[in-house]
Amino acid sequence: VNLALAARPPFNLASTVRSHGWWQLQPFLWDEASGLLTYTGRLSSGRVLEVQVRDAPGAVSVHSEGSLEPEEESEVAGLVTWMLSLDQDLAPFHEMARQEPKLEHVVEKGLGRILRSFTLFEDTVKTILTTNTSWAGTIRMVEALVTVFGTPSRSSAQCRAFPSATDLAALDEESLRHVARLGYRAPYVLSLARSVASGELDLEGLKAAGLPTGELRRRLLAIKGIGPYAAANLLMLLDHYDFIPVDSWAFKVVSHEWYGGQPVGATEVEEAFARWGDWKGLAYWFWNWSFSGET
DNA sequence: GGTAGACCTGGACGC
DNA sequence: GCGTCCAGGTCTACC
Repeated sequence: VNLALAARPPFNLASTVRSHGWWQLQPFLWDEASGLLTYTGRLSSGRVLEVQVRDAPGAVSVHSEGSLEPEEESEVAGLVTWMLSLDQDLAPFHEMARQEPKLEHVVEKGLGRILRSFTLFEDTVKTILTTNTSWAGTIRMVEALVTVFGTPSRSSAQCRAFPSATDLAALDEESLRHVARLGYRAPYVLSLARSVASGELDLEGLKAAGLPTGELRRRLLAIKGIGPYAAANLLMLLDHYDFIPVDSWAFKVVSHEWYGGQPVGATEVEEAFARWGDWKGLAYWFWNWSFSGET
């Protein structure tokens, strides 16, 4: 099946995909040279399919092998729209960014969208797997989850969807700890999967709940393994930008940008972007740092 | 309300 | 090879 989905301009697939590290995590596959994004995801029917997305004028084109029922087709459209924030209005952010030399490239390249998975469950697990580890560690853990416990698509056995909450809920802690090598994060992921699978926690419902940031943050922080950094990261994925995902890298760059390399804390990071108000997170995320973060 | 120490893994380093 | 140390957020227990 082939679909054309309208994207609110300015939209650029490469900019959206490369907005953060998610494109390096399975089941995303990004081919920079050809500008092709491949993602393997699951529909509500349980059917797993591989979607291929390319830039098209004012839109993206979506291709998937085989035919789809009309309701499946509209589900795919909705999920890809969510994944790429196709309908997001970036005008207010770009308006502010235009006044700031350190954000000039944001307007030029049409930045501001942040790549997300089909489900908030997948993004929440991935976020837990970014905490207290190296990026290589995150890639390894996600790869293990998808390869060992993911569901293969019908068209290609190599393409697997990220395991669903139900898939993970059925596992034991030992498998997650020692097979997927999640270490001490295993019980966090397991308890999250179980509360989502049982219906006790309606994670997907948060996408469109229209809750104020404070309430959303309170609910995210209630999840074991989600602290201030992870909650802010997920809030960004939910289009709430009034918290900064402060990690050790944030301390480094803010320290070099404004404090001459002197150690800084979370307060200084928040203060540095306070003037951006509701767009704080995006201003931080896309800031053109003079310090690369390398030592 | 703030904080020390534990948690787990892989990579860097010294022997 | 092999052992030791370290980086990376969050939780729990304790002030």
